[in-house]
Amino acid sequence: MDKDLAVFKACSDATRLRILFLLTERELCVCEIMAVLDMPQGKISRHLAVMKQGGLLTTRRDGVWIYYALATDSSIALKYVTVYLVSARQVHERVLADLDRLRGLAGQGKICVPQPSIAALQADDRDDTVLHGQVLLPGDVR
Amino acid sequence: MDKDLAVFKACSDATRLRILFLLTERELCVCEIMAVLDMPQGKISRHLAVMKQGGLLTTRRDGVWIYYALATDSSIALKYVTVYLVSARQVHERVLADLDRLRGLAGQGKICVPQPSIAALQADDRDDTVLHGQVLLPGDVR
DNA sequence: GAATTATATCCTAATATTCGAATATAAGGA
DNA sequence: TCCTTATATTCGAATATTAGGATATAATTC
Repeated sequence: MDKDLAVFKACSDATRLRILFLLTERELCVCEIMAVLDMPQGKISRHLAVMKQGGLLTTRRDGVWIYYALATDSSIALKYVTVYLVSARQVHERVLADLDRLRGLAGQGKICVPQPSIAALQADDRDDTVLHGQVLLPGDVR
Repeated sequence: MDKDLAVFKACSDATRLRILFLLTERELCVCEIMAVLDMPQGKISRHLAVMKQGGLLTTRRDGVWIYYALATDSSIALKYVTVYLVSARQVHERVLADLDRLRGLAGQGKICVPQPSIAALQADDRDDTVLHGQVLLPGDVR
């Protein structure tokens, strides 16, 4: 139950929740999150650390950049939180605005460019049970 | 998004999470929760107030007793949290122990007796998509 | 190896949360 | 009305969380 508790704690902060919604789009590096949320680097890093510690995120280093992505199969709670995120992202004004800003950043070469292989896996925005091309259903944790 | 945030905050405390799991069984009055968790009355009341304020719980007075129940249709997050609760209750040791203690209390006349009409609506323990006889699916909030 | 960029961590002050203990309220019965 | 029981709320202390600013690390480029 402690793992699940850590997941809910991670979700119980406005900044972290906004980051989680952003990560339903694709993996992101810190500077992209900074740019979208317009918050100082230290703050973003601290929140990412909390979520990684809680098992919600995984990281991948690519040169200087560290990409954060939503974890899978980490806990029961995370599974349902993920389904929630994909479902609610189309509802909340602020989330829609954040996602718009994220898409605005891409393709301008201003910020670090995300891996094309990831972008290719992007979910169809209209299907709220799909995340990164993977179907999410409320069943058992694999 | 604030409503959803309040839901996650409410879930991010071990005591409150245990109470939420208990409430997947049926509505409960404060003294029953006290008895199962073996915690002082003030503590239980405070946590219940937090969850009610967050829109997770509804209350119903019956004489001296106040019955707390899981709310429905309150927010997107609550919907998925509820599906999580019903699904995870059969997995976590501590939750199973709590539910056993709850069932042990009933029928002994020691604590206040729950309304029979509610007991009749109890969900089948083996079907994790049913709560109080109502099917829960990840669709839109009604 | 020095400078640069991206990210992580540390320190301290501010704020929020939680708890136990005590007190308040509200309903029911003698 | 007084007493009892169930529940709510308040108060103050202890603890945890958060933020900003400064510093540290790590990879890249020159």
